[in-house]
Amino acid sequence: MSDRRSWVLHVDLDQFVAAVEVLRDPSLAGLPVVVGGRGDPTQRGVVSTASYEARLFGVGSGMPLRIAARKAPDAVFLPVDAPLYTQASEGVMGVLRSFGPTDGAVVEVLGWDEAFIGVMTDDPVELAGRIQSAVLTHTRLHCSIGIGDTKVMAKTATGFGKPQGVFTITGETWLEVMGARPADALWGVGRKTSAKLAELGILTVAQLATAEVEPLVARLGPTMGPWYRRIARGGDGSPVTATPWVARGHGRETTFQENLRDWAVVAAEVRVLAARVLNDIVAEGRPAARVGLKIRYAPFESHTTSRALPEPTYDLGVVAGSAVALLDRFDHTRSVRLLGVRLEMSPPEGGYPR
DNA sequence: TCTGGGGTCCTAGGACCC
DNA sequence: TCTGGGGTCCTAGGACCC
Repeated sequence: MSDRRSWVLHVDLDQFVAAVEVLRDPSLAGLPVVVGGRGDPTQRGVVSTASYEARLFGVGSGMPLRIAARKAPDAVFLPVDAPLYTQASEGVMGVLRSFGPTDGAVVEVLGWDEAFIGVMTDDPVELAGRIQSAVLTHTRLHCSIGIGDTKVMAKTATGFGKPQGVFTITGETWLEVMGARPADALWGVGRKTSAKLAELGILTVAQLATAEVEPLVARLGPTMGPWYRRIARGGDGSPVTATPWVARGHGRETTFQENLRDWAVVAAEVRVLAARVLNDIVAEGRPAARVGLKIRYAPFESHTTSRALPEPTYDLGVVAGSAVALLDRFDHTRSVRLLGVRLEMSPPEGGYPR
C-alpha cells in the first residue's frame, strides 16, 4: 500500500529555547534550565521554556518565575534572548526549506519552533525521519514530527510524538485517538471555550464532532461555532502555504517591576514605547495608520483603547503625541503595572495575502 | 500560582448611511 | 407619529496561540 498522495507534516522543535541555550553553554546539558523574563526569579516574569529536567519538578511554560523558583530552587534561570532564538530558528527553517527542491515540500512557518510542511509522498514516515536527521545534523537540535491528512491532525499528532518521535493521525484514526479526550485537548479550544461547551453538555472531542450546529452558533458565534465542530472532526483541507506572512501591526509592552503611580512618568514611558514600535514599523516599510494604548492597572486589570491616525505616518511626534493623548481616556488616580503601545499599519496594496 | 511579550482573529454594539 | 432593513465602519474586549 504505497499510494502517493498529499500529506501535512508538523515539525516542532523539542524544548527549543532551552535547547538553544544548552548549545550556547554545553555545561548546562542535563541540568534543569528555566528560560523566562530577565532570568531573575525574584522579578516579575513567566517561564518561556523549561528543559525536560526542569519539567520533572513541575515547572512549565507560562508559570510565574517566582513559582518556578519555588518548585525548582536549584534550576538554572536564564533571561530570554530573542535574537539568539530568531537566528537558530532561521537555521532550522532553512533546513526544512531544503526539502523543497528534493521532495516538493512547501514550508509554512508558525513561530520560532514550529512549521507545517505540505508534501506529496507515498511514505511520509520515511520523509519525517530524513527531516529529523537533517535538522539534527545541521543545527544540533531535536524535533518531533506529526503526520496527518490535515493541519489539525498533523499538529495534534506531534504531541504524541514528543520527544524526538514521529506520530501519525489520519481521518481513519482521528476519533480513536482524540474522541474520548476533553474538548480543550483541541488546538484552539481553551479554558473559556471548553467551559461554554460544557454548558451545552459537550465535554469530549467526539461529542463536539457530532454536536448540533445551531446551539454552537448561538453560544459561540457564526464563524467560531461551526469552526470548533470542524476541528473536532480533524480540521479541513486548508492548504499549507509558503506565502510570506504580512504583519497587521506591531506592539511593544512593558510590565514594570514596581507599579507606576506618577502619571508624568507614565506619559514618558508611553513616549519610549511609541519610539520603539515606530522603529519596528519603519524597518517593515509600512506607515502607522492606527495607534493603540494598553494599560494594566494594579493589581491586574487591563484596558485597551485606540484611534485611527489622521493619515498614515512615520512621524514620531504624531505617533507619540497620539499615544500620549489616549492616556486621557484612563483613570489617573490608579497605579499602572503595564503599558503597551501598538501601531497598526496600512494594508499593503491589494490587501493582505490569503 | 499571582499572573511576559509578541501576535491573530472574532464578536458585538453603536454610528452612520441609503 | 413609536416607527424598516441592510450594509459598513469603528471601537473595546475576549479568546487563543507560541
